[in-house]
Amino acid sequence: MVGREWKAVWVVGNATERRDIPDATVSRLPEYLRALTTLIEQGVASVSSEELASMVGVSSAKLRKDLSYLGSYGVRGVGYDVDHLSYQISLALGLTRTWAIAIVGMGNLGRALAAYNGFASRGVEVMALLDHHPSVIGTQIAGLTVEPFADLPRIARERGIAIALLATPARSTQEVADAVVAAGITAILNFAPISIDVPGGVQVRNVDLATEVQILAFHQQQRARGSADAAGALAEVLP
Amino acid sequence: MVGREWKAVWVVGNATERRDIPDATVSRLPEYLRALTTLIEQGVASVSSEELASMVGVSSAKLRKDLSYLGSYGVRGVGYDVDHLSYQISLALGLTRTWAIAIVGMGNLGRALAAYNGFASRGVEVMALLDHHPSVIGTQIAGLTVEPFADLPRIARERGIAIALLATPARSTQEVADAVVAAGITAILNFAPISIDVPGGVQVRNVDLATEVQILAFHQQQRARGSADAAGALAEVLP
DNA sequence: AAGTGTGAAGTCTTTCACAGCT
DNA sequence: AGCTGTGAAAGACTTCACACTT
Repeated sequence: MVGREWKAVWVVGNATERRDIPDATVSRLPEYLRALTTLIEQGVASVSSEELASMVGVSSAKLRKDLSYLGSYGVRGVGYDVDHLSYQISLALGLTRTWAIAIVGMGNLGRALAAYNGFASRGVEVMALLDHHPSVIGTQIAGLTVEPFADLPRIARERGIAIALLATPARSTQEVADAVVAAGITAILNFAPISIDVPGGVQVRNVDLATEVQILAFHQQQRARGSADAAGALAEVLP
Repeated sequence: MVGREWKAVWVVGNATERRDIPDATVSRLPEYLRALTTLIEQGVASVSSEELASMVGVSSAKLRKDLSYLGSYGVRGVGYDVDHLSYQISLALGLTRTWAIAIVGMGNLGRALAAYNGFASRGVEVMALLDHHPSVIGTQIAGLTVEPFADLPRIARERGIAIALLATPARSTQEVADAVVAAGITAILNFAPISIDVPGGVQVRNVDLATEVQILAFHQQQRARGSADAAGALAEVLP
């Protein structure tokens, strides 16, 4: 009786813990994981918050705070066990399973994404390449055959596609997104330079190359302006 | 005399104003600009904060607050003049001039970046494609000839390269970054899945494809966990 | 009547600094 | 002696709500 109640409490506590990870922390966890993977390859067994933080370029206080949302996986006076921490972060991110993704749009960017080999080692598997255009359908890219976009509903169901990457031209992207959602996919990574409308419950993240360059340009210009004035804030480094 | 003093005050006020734009706002300005460009193409002359905000997928209060950091460019009771607002945002971002960029690393991603035609219309011009590998040097990509990476110092000087995009393999990226910095370039957009060390005064932004997918995966997993529990937070949409 | 611009309140994120554990 | 884990303080960002202008 006591044991049972205790277990229930633990389960609830655990679930609550996970739900509470702040967004800012979630967005940094993949970077910590990447650094830990490097350490594993180098055969390093233990790491301090200071060391790991400097690998990633954040402060050690921020790193410790971030990790504290996952649980207490460090050892005071010692540091973190690299393997164990890596496992715990994978667990928190949901990367102990593999996520099947589809890439839509086989232009230059779509091909580059298809050929990107940073996915496989990080819990993501490209399970389908799709395009609308007859001249691309049937061709091989990075070991996969390009299939007709119209087949997405069947493909998504059969292969359990959870996430779609859109590398389509801006003008057709909304239409493609609608079809992706209709096929039951609820997470989209959009590379097209346009914002898309999706129903509630569908997650969208945007990656816009020109936007990133423009943000850099802004800060470059600030600096130029600053030094033209008088005292330049030359030690400005972005996160 | 009075006129002169007044002008000086205006200049100082203006410069101060610009320096104070919050980072979060800066990162959204390119999106507003993109939406405004769409409106210009459609021949729309005026837009309300509500309309523009919904195009971009932010709240109208946030949009108005963001724009207020640039100045007062709207008309109460009416909205914003599309052309004028577009110009003011371009001005704030420093896009009234063209920024010369170089792309380093002509693998799949580098080629895709070189062929990306979202740059030209948005104040960014690709002025050099660089690679280390003899088999790529001299080939034409998207109308440009690939040049030896070793020539970067001269090229950067001659063509006024302000920003470098790194699409190099992870293992050589730090070395490439060092050379880029040595060539006098102070802004880097890094696509390699590794964090780089740069001296103070050099700006780095990272775009990591796998990271983005992993963040989506986290939220997908949260949802699955939530609905397995009891009440699912199904209306979860990311910014 | 409509819609901007903005103080003030509320929320989220980062940093500080030190108690607590090994 | 050293390094984590974390309350509490500081800071950044978002949302609210309404005075103000056209």
